[in-house]
Amino acid sequence: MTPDFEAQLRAVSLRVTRPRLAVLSALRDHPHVDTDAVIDLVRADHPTVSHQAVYDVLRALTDAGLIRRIQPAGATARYESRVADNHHHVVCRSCGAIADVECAAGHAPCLTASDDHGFVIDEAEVVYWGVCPDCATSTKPTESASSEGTR
Amino acid sequence: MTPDFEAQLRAVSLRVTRPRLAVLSALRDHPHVDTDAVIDLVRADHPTVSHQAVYDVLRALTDAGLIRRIQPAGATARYESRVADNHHHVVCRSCGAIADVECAAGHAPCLTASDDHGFVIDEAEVVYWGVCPDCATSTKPTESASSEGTR
DNA sequence: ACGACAAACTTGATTCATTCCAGATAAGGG
DNA sequence: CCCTTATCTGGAATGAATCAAGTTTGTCGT
Repeated sequence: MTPDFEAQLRAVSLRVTRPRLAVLSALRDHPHVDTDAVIDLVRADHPTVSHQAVYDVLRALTDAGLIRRIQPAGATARYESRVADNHHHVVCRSCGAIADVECAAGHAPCLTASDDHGFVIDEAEVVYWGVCPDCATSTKPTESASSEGTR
Repeated sequence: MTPDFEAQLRAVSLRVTRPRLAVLSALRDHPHVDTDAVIDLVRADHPTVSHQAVYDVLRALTDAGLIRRIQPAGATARYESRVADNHHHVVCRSCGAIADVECAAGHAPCLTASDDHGFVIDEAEVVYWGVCPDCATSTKPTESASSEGTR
């Protein structure tokens, strides 16, 4: 599948520019990257792109709904291009790694608050906190010599 | 209920100091405040307390489990003293106001991921996004004809 | 009660993600 | 092809949070 980034941009009335195509391409190949990583990825192909351009592009694409911004507590902002469904994320407490988790309900908000305090709720964001497989094995190698793979 | 802050601190092997008692007191009276607000509240009683002391105290109390740190995407860190239950929050997209929402299940994690990718999950954090009653009325001209600016 | 030691605090500088600004460039409708 | 203006470049500024060095103070042992 080769996404037509140009068509995506035109569909939301955004001009088709090299930085924007590069950002979309970077996010397609690298889900859950932070702004700094996006800058590096973009500059691999277009070394002259400024950091401000990447910040502007990420904001424009987020506002347009082409990408999604995720920001786990205590971490810098990350972006992903999966926006069609409203899925959730697992975040590793140790290394910050992020993985996708399917949402039970296919539509937002997937949960209903018991008492909404009069708020008009349009989205329920779920973040699962835990330890990723890599960190689990590397931090506890002493006692779990036998049971390495619990997966 | 009058919490015995001194006993709480001793219970987790933390020294009883004025800045810590002041922070606990401030959080009891003002839920969901950010660090800056805590500094102001503490200095109302103890003007000489440094901002660094407040940062240190907030971290120490958070690590000890006496308070909880919450950080909605795009906002600064906020703290609350309600830690016994694992409840969730509604956040206003417009003004950032936060309200508590009871959790259906009384224990963490209250949700189970459909596919945990091998992660060892210990908590499911839920953030409901929406618009608070105040912002809803001020942006919709249906009912806010004249004076409203109460916040 | 007293002294010692380490935890905790004060002061001040520093980091780092993000935003602001002014001027240059280029996308795309006419 | 030209004009308008959205977008990009380069550089400075903001602000939450952290780091570092030195001083104070809570708590324990005698």
